Amino acid sequence: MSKPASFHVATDIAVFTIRADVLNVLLIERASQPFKGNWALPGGFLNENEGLDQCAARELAEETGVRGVYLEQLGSFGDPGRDPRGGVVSVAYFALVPADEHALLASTDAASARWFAFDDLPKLAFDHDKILQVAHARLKAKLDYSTIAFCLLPAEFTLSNLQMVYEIIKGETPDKRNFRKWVLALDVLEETGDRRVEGAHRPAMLYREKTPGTIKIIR
Amino acid sequence: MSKPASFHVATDIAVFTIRADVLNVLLIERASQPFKGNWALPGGFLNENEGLDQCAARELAEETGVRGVYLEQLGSFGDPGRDPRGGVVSVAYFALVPADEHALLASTDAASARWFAFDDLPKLAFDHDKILQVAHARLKAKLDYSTIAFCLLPAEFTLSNLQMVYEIIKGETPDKRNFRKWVLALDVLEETGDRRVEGAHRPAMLYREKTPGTIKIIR
DNA sequence: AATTGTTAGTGTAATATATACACTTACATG
DNA sequence: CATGTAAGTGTATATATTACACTAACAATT
Repeated sequence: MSKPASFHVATDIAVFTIRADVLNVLLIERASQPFKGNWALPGGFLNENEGLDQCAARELAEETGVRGVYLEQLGSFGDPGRDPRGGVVSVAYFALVPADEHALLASTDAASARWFAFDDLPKLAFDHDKILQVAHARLKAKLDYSTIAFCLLPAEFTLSNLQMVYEIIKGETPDKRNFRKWVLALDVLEETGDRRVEGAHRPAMLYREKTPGTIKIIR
Repeated sequence: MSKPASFHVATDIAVFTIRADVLNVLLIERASQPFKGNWALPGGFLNENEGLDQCAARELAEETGVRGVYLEQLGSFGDPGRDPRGGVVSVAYFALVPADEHALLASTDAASARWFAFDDLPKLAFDHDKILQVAHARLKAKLDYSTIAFCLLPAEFTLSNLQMVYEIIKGETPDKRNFRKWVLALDVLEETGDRRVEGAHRPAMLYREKTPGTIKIIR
């Protein structure tokens, strides 16, 4: 057994939010080679004495100003040639930003960060398009077997807001009454008591999670 | 941005099979430091110009002689301190060996490989106990939403064999008639036409997968 | 040849879950 | 006060899941 090869380990984060009723992904414009000037997932190299989750959270904050959001490991990508420099293994994450927090803070590095509609992405650096497809599939699947959708909404929201999240991500329109029955039967929401007047129509009741930030696995 | 840190990347594989109606895990005795003499998951370092899946398959074959089995990426583990040498990120895999193929081939390195009952494991090197718990949870969950159980059985098997796999891994005893109804409704099995005489009782019909090796996601 | 022990194999009724479907309510606007 | 818009609500049907007990086919024993 000869000496093991050395690698750089990166984390790359597929960051989703919902803006103007469209699924959006946060990308940054690369400032240096390789793929200089191309759009890419936010991310960066793992430091000595740093955990993977920690690295993902740090890079996300540094590059985009986004912090305190839902973050989950997606999988690792290590095909030789995925980075033209070679020797880079990427641990991919996916993150969900609430719809009321997608304003991009002007963190030092964040100048080059921008939201893109998931359906209208530019050409991406590295294998980031592949990572995004995997992330999207995971997000779609998790809507059905977890309460992850709340991570895309403000602390208080209407059931119509929630249904919209499902419609946007899954691309299908559930029956309104059945959807509401299903959600309320999960027993994770409570009425705030307030109502939101949003236009020339009946105001909607506001709900919040009974235990905010708790992801429940369903079924 | 300073120069990124360098790491060694390892793959570690949680290999499951069923032996004598008990869930077993394949471990190797470490021949060198750190954790020399301890039991550990098979695995090893990623080579230059090698993909992660490729590395896992290669290490598994080299260290245990096991090849051609179901292999799936589980997740990555990179806590600082998980390896006392530091600077090692592990990409964990899980593998399933059919019950008729668990004889350990005498590959050069495989001398130190042994099956252990999952319920009676020795103390493990690194964070391999943690990896095994994650792998076990994934296996258990996947029984319910995929046809992965067939990967633990020979090409031809009885419905009782199959039910036993579920009982062993999930630790619960489904009703025989309901289980058979459920399995057959998946429409992935066909009768071989043969029957297996196994003792002083009625012989059992043999089944095989309609499309062997195809994992179907259920639901 | 008959008896015993053992696992394979089978159906139906009850309950729970999921689906389909249409009208009334409460507001803002003109 | 008439109009337009999205919020909010219930019931009937279909589908899926669960509970449950006996007969069939063999080997081994007498």
